[in-house]
Amino acid sequence: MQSSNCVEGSSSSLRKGAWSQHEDELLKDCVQRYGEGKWHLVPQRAGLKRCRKSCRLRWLNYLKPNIKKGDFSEDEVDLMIKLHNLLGNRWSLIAGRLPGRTSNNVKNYWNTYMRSKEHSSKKDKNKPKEEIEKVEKSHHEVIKPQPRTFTKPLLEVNKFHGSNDNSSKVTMNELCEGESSSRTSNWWEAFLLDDNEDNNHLLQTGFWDEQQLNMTTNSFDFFSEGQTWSDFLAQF
DNA sequence: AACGAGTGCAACCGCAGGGCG
DNA sequence: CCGCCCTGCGGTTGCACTCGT
Repeated sequence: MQSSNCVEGSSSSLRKGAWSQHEDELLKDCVQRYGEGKWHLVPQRAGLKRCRKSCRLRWLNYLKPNIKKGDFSEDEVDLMIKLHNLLGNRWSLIAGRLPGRTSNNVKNYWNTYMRSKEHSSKKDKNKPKEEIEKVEKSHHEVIKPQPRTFTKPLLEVNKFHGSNDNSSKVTMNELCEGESSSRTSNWWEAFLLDDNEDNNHLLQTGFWDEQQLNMTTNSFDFFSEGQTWSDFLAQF
């Protein structure tokens, strides 16, 4: 799939490497004027000799407002570890739960963190190898959300109980796009938090297929009675 | 002061998946 | 249904900076 790479077109004319301040300004102006998205148009609009992927990455990881730079706080690290236990290397999802942090940010930090951890565990020669492996293994039993297509009304259970209109489809990925909608932004968190009849409704309407049901009830005991999301995370 | 090793982070690459004609 | 195009993600690379010798 060559078109998605920065090799597109006459690659020789495309700039690579570190961004200059001038390029940053051009990109900022462009995004402010035309908004985010349509990245294939951005290089042309901004007058940049950069591929669209490079533009997008620069904006998302560096130029976008509200991006937090600097060290991760203890709370952030704590949450990151818990989320990583839960989600695995889903950096974008993890970053979505850490305000102001980008997936690249999180990924880089994690790699660094893991490297230092690995370093220290190697130092810990008293621990038997098997024990270390056991611990590591248990930390990598990861819940991977399955991409799934389902009906909008299913999600809007508060408004549309019992609706059978399957005309408009919405995907899991859409739901994971945090900023698009407050209703759906924290769908999984909300779902897990709400031990109420709406969730029962989702179960009854087949929102979870058998495999997922098995996952939630057997290998992944989400909440005991009265347990909150914070309580749940605190288990890790 | 010089140099090599280690570290952090920005940027790149390849791929998967969704939308649309 | 199929193929093309676009977007976004995760893994990897490369470079600049720091630190120890």
